[in-house]
Amino acid sequence: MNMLSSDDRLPLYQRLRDELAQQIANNRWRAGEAIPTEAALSVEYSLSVGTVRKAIDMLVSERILERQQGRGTFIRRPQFQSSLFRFFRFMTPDGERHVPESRILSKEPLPAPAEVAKALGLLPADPVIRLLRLRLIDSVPVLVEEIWLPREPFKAILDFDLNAEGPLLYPLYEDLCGQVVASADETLTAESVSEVHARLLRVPAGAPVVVIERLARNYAGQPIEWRRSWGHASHFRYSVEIR
Amino acid sequence: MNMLSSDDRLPLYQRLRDELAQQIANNRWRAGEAIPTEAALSVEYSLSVGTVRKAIDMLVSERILERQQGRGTFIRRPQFQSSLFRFFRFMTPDGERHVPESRILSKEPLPAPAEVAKALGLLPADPVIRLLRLRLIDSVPVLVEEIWLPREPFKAILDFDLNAEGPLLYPLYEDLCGQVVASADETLTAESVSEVHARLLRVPAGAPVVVIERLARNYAGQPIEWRRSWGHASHFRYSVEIR
DNA sequence: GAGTGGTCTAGACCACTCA
DNA sequence: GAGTGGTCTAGACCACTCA
Repeated sequence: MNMLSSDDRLPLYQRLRDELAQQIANNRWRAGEAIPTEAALSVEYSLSVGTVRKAIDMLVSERILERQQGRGTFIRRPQFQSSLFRFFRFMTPDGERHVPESRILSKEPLPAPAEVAKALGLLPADPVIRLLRLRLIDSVPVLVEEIWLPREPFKAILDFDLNAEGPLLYPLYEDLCGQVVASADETLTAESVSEVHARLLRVPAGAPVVVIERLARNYAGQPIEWRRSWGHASHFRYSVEIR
Repeated sequence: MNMLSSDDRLPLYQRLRDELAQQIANNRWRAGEAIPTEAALSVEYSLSVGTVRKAIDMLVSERILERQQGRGTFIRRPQFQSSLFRFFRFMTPDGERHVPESRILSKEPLPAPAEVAKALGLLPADPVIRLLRLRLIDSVPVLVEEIWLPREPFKAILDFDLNAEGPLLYPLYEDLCGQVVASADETLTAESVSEVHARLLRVPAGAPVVVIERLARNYAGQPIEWRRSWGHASHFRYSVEIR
């Protein structure tokens, strides 16, 4: 039997949700692992199963947990690749979707510019790492990415040949640096392409490009990566439903 | 006491949700009105209150209903104005948000072009109405809108001076034509401004503009308006959270 | 104070998974 | 067949609204 610590004016299901979220952030379970069964949690916290279910329902709708009937309730492994596809439609002539190839153009340790420091919650000139990266489909450039990482937790990246790996960085962050991306905020804008990006993307000067700023966070909500991506507007399509 | 009609292999809360959604689409209650209490529904359909609550929970999370503790559960009145602000930040110098003014530039009965017919679920050349509209803030144009309506349900609009009214069309659709917009799908893209729009928006030739296509539907899910809006990219900013 | 939705319990039975 | 989440019930009590 266990106690719920948080504010006792809150409903029990809310307090249990907060307690579980805290334990998830503290890595009590790893991504893909099952949390205890509803029955076990109801004994552990002396709550009815209905109340436990309601707490879990909240975490499921927040996409932190995932239920599988007959098997258990699991820590959700975020699927960031699909999010990229929400914004950019990278289609090959045969109409299939591919993860774009990745080519790291540069990798440097730098002092954080003011804007980067602010996004990552650092002080200006704190040590960071900057990656410049090109994404291609069938060797045609579709996206330029500028990626900023706090240097200390990610220093293993400096001694590693990123181009030897697959196109996805987040699995690498996890394997190489123990940093797990759990959520992200993205902001979309559009602008005219800059000279540098026009050359890299092979688009005419002044062409419209879409800009995506992404701040990625770990389970504790701390920023661990800030990236800005530019892609030609013709590759871009985003849909929402409004109620 | 009442019977649930739909597929009896579905859970009861799901069938009640479908039954209530159907009645809402059929205008059993008007926007802003209360549906029967949970206790009344549980008697009417011979279900426990818990099951009724779960059906209502679904409709609340779909933003069709709205709960107010101590008062009742109400048909939600959609707030489309706020959705426009999600995409475009129209800020006056004092930093406040305003509903942009509206100037109807033209209003014509036309046969539906193929693309419009397809979006509205009509046949090509079926009768429609086309509005061209400019949105302004402090008399500065910020958005051009092309609006297509099926002619029959909206014919009252043809004899009405739209510029005599406020900047919002949806309340007008309701008052004048009995057409209620309940939801919408929006698609965002970006492109270089066309010659016509450059003049209307007073932006340089080739400037990047964001394009929003919106298909608006009534409670039964039938398309009742298709519109396309163009705005200068510098007014555009859209944020999402990814889990 | 009557009526509403909100929280919480205890427990029955069902559907699915996996050895 | 043991163990998991999924559905459903009946009912107690609380918090809020409104005349």
